[in-house]
Amino acid sequence: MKCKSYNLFFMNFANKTKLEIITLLRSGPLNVKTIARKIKEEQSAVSHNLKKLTDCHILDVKNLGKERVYSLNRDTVIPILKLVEKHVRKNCPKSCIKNAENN
Amino acid sequence: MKCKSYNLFFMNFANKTKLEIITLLRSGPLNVKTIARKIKEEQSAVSHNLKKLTDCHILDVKNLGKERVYSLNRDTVIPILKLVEKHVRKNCPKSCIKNAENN
DNA sequence: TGTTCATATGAAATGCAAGTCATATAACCT
DNA sequence: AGGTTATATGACTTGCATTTCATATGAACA
Repeated sequence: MKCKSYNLFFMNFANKTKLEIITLLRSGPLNVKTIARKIKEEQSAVSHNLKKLTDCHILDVKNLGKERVYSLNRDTVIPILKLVEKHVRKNCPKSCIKNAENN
Repeated sequence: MKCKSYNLFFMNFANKTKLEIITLLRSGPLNVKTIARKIKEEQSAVSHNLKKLTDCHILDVKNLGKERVYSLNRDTVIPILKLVEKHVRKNCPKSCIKNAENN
């Protein structure tokens, strides 16, 4: 069962680890190990998160030998992030924007 | 401190109650009591949720006598919801769309 | 086939957001 | 001022997502 509900979809953006993964993949596809190293999280934690992200089609996967390469569903994700960035710029004081970017 | 981070923003969409409030206010502003009645939640629970929604400027408030009337920040919210609806339509099997709509 | 590397999975522990309950505040009216 | 209605707030509890840890799967290659 995939994309059970909208709140399940948004849950993938409402969490530090997942959001870091999304942000990271914004600049290109990566395998699991690299993602884990870059965001400093355990491999298994990353895998669990990646599962949920792919379940909702926020990420795509491709097998490459023994690696699995994850990539962003840019069609959906980029526009959403841009909307939120715009929202924050418009509605939130400078200090908050800074905080957001440091996550 | 408002909009501390992006995941805080998305948290407002990643929860049944908040999402119901957002959906409800899509068709116009309402006071707290009415919201609580319509979504069948306790008034205090609704108030707690409304606070977070306004903190992130997803909702606006106006005082009207002893009532407080909450309204949607349509500029941000409507486009985001439309993007997600499109995403679900495109990526998720029919059964899932149904599930999503029943939440 | 056995070994290594890469990743996934399941169950149990942890953490934290959300809900609950009681109470406070605040506006309006008599 | 006192009463009533509307909403907010704080502390406590609960529910559930997330992490952790141990282990399984699976691909490549000798």
